[in-house]
Order: sequence, then C-alpha cells, then structure tokens
Amino acid sequence: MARGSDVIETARYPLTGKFMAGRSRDRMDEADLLALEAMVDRQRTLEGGEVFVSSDIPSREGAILIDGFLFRTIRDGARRHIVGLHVPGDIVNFNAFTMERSDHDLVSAGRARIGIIPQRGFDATVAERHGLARALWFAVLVDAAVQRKWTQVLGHLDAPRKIAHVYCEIQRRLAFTGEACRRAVRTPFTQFDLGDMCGVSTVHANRAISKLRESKIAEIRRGTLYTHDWDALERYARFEPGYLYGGNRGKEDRCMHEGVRSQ
Amino acid sequence: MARGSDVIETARYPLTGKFMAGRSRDRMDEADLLALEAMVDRQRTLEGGEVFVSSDIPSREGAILIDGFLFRTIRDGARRHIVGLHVPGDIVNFNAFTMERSDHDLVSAGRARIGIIPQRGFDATVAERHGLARALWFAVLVDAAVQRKWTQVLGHLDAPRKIAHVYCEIQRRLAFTGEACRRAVRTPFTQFDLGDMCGVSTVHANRAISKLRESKIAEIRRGTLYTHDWDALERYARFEPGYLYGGNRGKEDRCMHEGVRSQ
DNA sequence: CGTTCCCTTGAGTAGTTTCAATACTTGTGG
DNA sequence: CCACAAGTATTGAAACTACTCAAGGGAACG
Repeated sequence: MARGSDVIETARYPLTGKFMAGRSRDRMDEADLLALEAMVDRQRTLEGGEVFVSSDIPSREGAILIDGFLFRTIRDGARRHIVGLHVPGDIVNFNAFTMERSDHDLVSAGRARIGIIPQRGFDATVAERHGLARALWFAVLVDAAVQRKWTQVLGHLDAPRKIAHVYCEIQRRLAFTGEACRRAVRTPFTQFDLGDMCGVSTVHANRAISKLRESKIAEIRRGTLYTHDWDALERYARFEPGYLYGGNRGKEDRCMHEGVRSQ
Repeated sequence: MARGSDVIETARYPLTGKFMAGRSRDRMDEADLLALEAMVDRQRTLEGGEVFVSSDIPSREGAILIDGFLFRTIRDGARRHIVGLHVPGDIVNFNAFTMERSDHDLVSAGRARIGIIPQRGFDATVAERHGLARALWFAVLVDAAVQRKWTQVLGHLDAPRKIAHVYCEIQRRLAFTGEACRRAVRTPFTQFDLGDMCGVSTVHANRAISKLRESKIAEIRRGTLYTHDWDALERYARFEPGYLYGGNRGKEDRCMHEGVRSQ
C-alpha cells in the first residue's frame, strides 16, 4: 500500500520525500531522489501571510513546500485574487529558474516550511539527470492541468460547489503524500480567503458555507472542512480527480490517515 | 524592428517560424531552430470543430499550430467548457510527450493547419539540445501564466470585460508573430464559443457584446472585433500584458500589420 | 428558396454584490 | 480574571448581474 512507502520516503528524504508521491515520483531512481534532496540549499519558515515571491521583485530561487499551504495570488489594484494553491510536496516558483520575473505572488497561508532551491543547482542537476528532468516536466504539466480545472470551476460552478471543489481537491492532493485525514481537511483559510479563491465576495462565501452546512453536505469551521461522506461531497462538487494524474488507483487515492479511525 | 525578422523567420522556418517569436525564440541558436523545424513530421489540416486530441483517447503526438485557432476544452456531461486558446506558433499537447492521457481536448476553431510532432522525435531532440529544451520549458511556463490569468479573469470580471479581455489577449499574442491587424482581430468564434470561454450563457454573451457596442468600446461582428482605440479597450478590460512575457517592448508589442492602413 | 446556423430581444427567476449592522473568537494587557 | 481590540463570521435588505426559457430575425449555403 502506498502509505507504507510514503513513511519511508519522508524518513529518508525529509525535505523532498513528498515530491510527486504516487505520481511522477516513480520515474526517478535513487540517484535522482538524492540529487533532488541535494538541490535544497536551506530551510525557511514562513509565518502566515508572509510573501515568499513577489511579482514585483525578481527572484532566482524556487523551493519545495515541506509543510503548510501557499497561495498563488495576483494583485489587481487593491484586490487580491487567489489563482492557485500549493500543498506539501509541490515545487514552487519554477518561474524563477527560467524567467526574469513571475506573473504572480507566492504567499503563505498560515505557517509554512519550505526548502529553498537555488537556480544554479536546479539548472545543473536537471541538465545531468534525465529521470529527474522528466519528473519535473511532469510536475509542471500536472500543475497546468490543475490550473485549467480551476479555470473551469471558476467559470461554471456556483459558489457552494466551488468551495466544495476546493476542499475535494485539497483532500486528494494531501492524500498523495499521506497527509489526508479521514473525516476532515484542515486548512488555515478564512472565509475571506475562500472568497478570493472562488471569485466571490466574503459575504457570499459565508452564505455558500451556510448552504453546505444546511444541506448536510459538509461543515466548514475556521477553515477546516468536516464531512462523513466524501463521495457525496465529491458528487455535489462535480469533482473528478482525473486531472490530478494520480496513478490508476481511483478511490484508493483517497487513502486516509491511519491514526484517525471512524469516530 | 521585430516585424522584419518575423518575415525572415517564416520564410526560413515555414512550420515553426512563429514559435515563441519575440519571446523565448531568441534563446535558440540556428541549430536549435533547425532541430525544431525537423521535429515536425508532417502537416495536417483540421476543419472547423475537428478534434485533434481527445482526453478519452491516449495520444503520442503533439503539434505546432501553424495557422488558425485551437480551443482547449473540458467536457462535463453535455456541457463544453473552453478553458484556453491556442494561436499560431503555439506548441500544443505537451501532455502527449509526458503523460498517458490528457486532461482536456484540443478542438479546432475554424480551419486550422498544424505540424505534427511525434513523441519520439521530441524526446530525442530535447535531450540533445539544451537551448531548445530551455525555450520549450519557457513556453510551458508562459502557457501556465496565461492559464492563471484566465483563472483570474473568469473569477473577477463581468461579462463584457471578460470578452474584451479575450480579444485583447489574442491581439497581443498574434502581434508577437506579426499577424495582428491594426483595427481588428479576426476570429471564427461564435457568440456560443465566446460564452463557453467566458463562463456565461450564449444569450448573456450576446448582451455583453451589445454593451461593448453601445458604449462605443468595440464592435464584434461574426467573431471579428473592430476598435479604433486599443488603449481604451485594454483599459476597459483591465488588460495588463505582463503575463504574456513579451520582452520589454511594452506598447511596441502591439505592432500592427503593415498592409492594413487606417480605415 | 428553404434549411440551418447564428444572432437578437423580452420576461421572469436565480445567483451574487454591496452596504451595513451585529455577533463570535482569539489574543493582549491591565 | 476581565476588558478590550482586532480579526473573523453571520445576517438582512436592496440593487445588480446573469440565467433560463421562449420567440423571432438575419445571414449563409446548398
């Protein structure tokens, strides 16, 4: 089962062990995995709301997200738009390695821990290691697929479904690295954040959450979503996990934390 | 001036001469450009509405779009969602080179001409040619940045502005390869297509177009947008071209077709 | 000359926004 | 331990935006 190997991975590769777990990770041999781990120069902890990358300031550093969440945001005058979300295991700011500037910002949502990957090490390692290069290429393409899904969801679902969809996606993405809990998805998101993610006002995000609660589909309190029926929630949100490219395991991908038993 | 060199490019590289013109194209030396041109195996013409790649059917072929437009669509039951748009010069279906399946479909909008790039040739060439690999990497990242912008636009602009934004973007992207006209953007899009792109109903797309016409910002007839004041249109749509990563030329990027004079 | 596809308009309904006011949490200092 | 402040969550009402259903008009193509 996937969970067992995940434990080994994070023990042996404490910084990068979550990278594309259950996905393109198996394209890499041990030398690749060691090279990946070695790309991390140092760790850094971000407090909630701290800006790691700003589109205003050129950056020559990417990172791997070790713990916590990062928002991808685009500012537009006074407004902030959350156009994407990073979970542990994601390599973030690929832009730094190839472009002068970034089109968006990276801001921590709650406390987060990252491992800094300098451009120099990245370029050299990728040029040498084919398996790693392919796995990174895969990661970027999955990232793009997720972005397309966000585009679709934003355009075509109503507010309660948008919010439900965000949580369904997070649940699955966390499950890849064995971080998902059985009955809950814990996030530090405020309703303000959820509104900015789903393109609705804070007030309406609140009403959407109320509707989810009233229709007994899910309960969201202080950023944490609780549900007893993931299938129902996913159906409601029209969530189809294919775009996350998680192997062919289907529902097995929704593997749960062992520590948390039913009731 | 960029236009002059574009003409040379398409003469010397008839299939791939538009690839990332004015952007990452200058990262490639002549050998790279020749290798890129050689990656194309054969040409193919797609009639309007023809499906080049379906998410249902595994594909081992990418392509470069030579002429016309392609929609990226996601089907959801009966509904079709247009989540992105390809213009000439784009390499399409990168997914084929790295993934078993695609998360979305590629469908021609009007007649289109593409140059097929088989996976085998792609992999081999990229492994050998660093400059080319970097340019392709850049192309994928720009593509992702465009996708993020679509996410933002879909979430936060009203319908008239969304439609205007689509045309502003197309205008700039065509301008990179010298295909932009001074006063018009010609597309084969129906109002039905525009609705699916902007996440609004056909009827509402029509009303949005009416509003643009009434407020003298732009006139859209049979897919073609006419305007006499691009700056005003871009301001209205809150269009900021930075996310297209078009060099540092600013307004110069909006270079116009020489053949089409005022009136 | 009619079919077909596309565009346009109207009317009623549903979803969303804004403004505004009120409560609940959490953390801080007295 | 309480008071207070700041941030977060909730609710109401009016206005706006967008949706659906429905019907009719226009252009292109055979």
